[in-house]
Amino acid sequence: MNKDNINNEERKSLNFIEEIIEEYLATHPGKKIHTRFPPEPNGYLHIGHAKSICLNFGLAEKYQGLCNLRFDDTNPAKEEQEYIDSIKEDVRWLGFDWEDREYYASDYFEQLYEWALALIKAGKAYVDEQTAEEISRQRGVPSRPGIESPYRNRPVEENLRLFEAMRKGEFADGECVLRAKIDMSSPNMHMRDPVMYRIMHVHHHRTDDKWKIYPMYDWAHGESDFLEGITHSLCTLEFEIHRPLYEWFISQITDKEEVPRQVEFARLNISYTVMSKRKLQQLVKEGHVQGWDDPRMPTISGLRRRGYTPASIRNFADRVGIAKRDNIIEVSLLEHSIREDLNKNAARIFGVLDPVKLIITNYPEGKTEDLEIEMNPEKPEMGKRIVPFSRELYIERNDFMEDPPKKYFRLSPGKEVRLKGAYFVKCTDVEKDENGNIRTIYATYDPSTKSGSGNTRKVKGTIHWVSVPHALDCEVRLYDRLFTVEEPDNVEEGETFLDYLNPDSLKIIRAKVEPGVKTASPGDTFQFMRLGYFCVDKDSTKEQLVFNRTVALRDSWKKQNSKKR
RNA sequence: UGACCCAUAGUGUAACGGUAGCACUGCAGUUUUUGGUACUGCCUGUCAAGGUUCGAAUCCUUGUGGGUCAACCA
Repeated sequence: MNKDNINNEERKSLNFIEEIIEEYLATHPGKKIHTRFPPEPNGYLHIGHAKSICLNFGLAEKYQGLCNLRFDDTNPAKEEQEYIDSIKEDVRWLGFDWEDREYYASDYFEQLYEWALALIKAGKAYVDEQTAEEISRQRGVPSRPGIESPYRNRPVEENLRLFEAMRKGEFADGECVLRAKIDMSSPNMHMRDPVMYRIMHVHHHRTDDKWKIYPMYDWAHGESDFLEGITHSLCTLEFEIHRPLYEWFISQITDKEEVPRQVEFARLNISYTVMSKRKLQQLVKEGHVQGWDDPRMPTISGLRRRGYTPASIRNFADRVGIAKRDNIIEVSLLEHSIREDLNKNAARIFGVLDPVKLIITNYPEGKTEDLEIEMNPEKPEMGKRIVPFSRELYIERNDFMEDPPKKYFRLSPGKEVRLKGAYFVKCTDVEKDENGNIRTIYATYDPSTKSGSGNTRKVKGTIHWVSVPHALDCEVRLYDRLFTVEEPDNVEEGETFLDYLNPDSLKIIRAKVEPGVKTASPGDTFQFMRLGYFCVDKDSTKEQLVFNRTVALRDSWKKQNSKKR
């Protein structure tokens, strides 16, 4: 009871859209809110869409309303079934369900046509036979009024006849358009007789070749919302200036008081990446990345392949907030969200990315011990795993220094460290190759320090390891940010975002992992202890596992050192 | 140089005329069989100038800065 009250207090902090909704609910007793997520199926969804998906579906969930999935498929020249499939997969993967409410703007083409006819009959729309360039020129500029089309006042009958001919395919692409008759001197460019229909002799993925004319987004979108009974039509800031046009269209087709209310919020931007569909498409088409699901892409499929979880993305979407101010979120917030989830849930394993051999001279040759090591200290109920230990181990090359600085807690000549889950070892000798590179480290172990044996001796450092005869070879793909600058969208004159691609965004290495992971399958996530979070990539084969690094662990040692330099 | 929108720590986001808070980042420390996690502490903020008011981040005016709009794209 008391706790609930506290929660209610805390929940008081609403974003501005929630405030609008709560006010709506308060003034419309018995009503439920109804939102929608309306992607155009012309590309893959990215994390910016995830923000919108979480907003729309999340609001519906929170206020016991409904959220539709609607494809804005009004431009068959750009849209494909492949994109529809990927969008559905991504929304589902994020954890949202549109049940049977999967709609398409193309479902409404007939109704839209009827309404267009009514507009023509009311003298509110006309067929314009000018070229796109002429129309564009007449539209004027924002600070100067446009001029009216010579076809603007042709008789209703003629408009009706021509529009019908358009539908029948009696015109070639671009020969004429249907325009709304509004106000060529409006300071809002969208009100200067906007185009409602254009002619396109193009096959549509759902309506086949039935239509030769296709409605413009501005004409189809608000009407689709209206038809679906959407109460709150949430969109990004750039559509704010379209709102008067949507309202005008709606006022032409209905007297109903209850119409969708459009509310605009700022789109998501993230530092060191790009978010526009056009640029993402360019990255894919020009081969700068290996596909829409390349783990460096901010697409949902890319993040999924990178090892991000639905929960981490939902938490991230929560944390970035909803407001009207342009923003650039630091990638570190995204990284925090996935580390938070995986720290709690990912199994720990040993993986050595840059192996160097450690030989324990006083450990019997040929002996193997199966050590039990916890899966996840944050989650003891995950139990333990068996890790084989033997005389020869791989350890991380940078876990040894011949001549260490004072605060170095790892292995160095004469120093002792704990091998995680095993024994203390003390370095006794080093063997180098002809170039002075360390080839083998020699050490002795202290049998009385076996993990869990109750030994009270302390040592400052603990390192991970993999037994040489048991080690599994694997490929590891180390990903870094795709761009070298915070705002690739905002570059100097004459440059493009491509000039700032990070040449080191992907490094492929070979590594050694503990044998227990042999049976892991694509999508499984692990913490390589002390290194970072990794997931099994779909490129893995029976012969070889491939791991993607999702994100490295925070590393205050590395940070401290890079600062000194 | 038109219309519309926006302005709070480094980055985001709260405070609804009454003590500027939270998260991330950064820094310092405690704990630690992960230099991780957890925990503690610290740094840094109301774009400017006027006005209204006992009292302004909040309301008004002006300015400044940023964004959006001139596809037969969405």
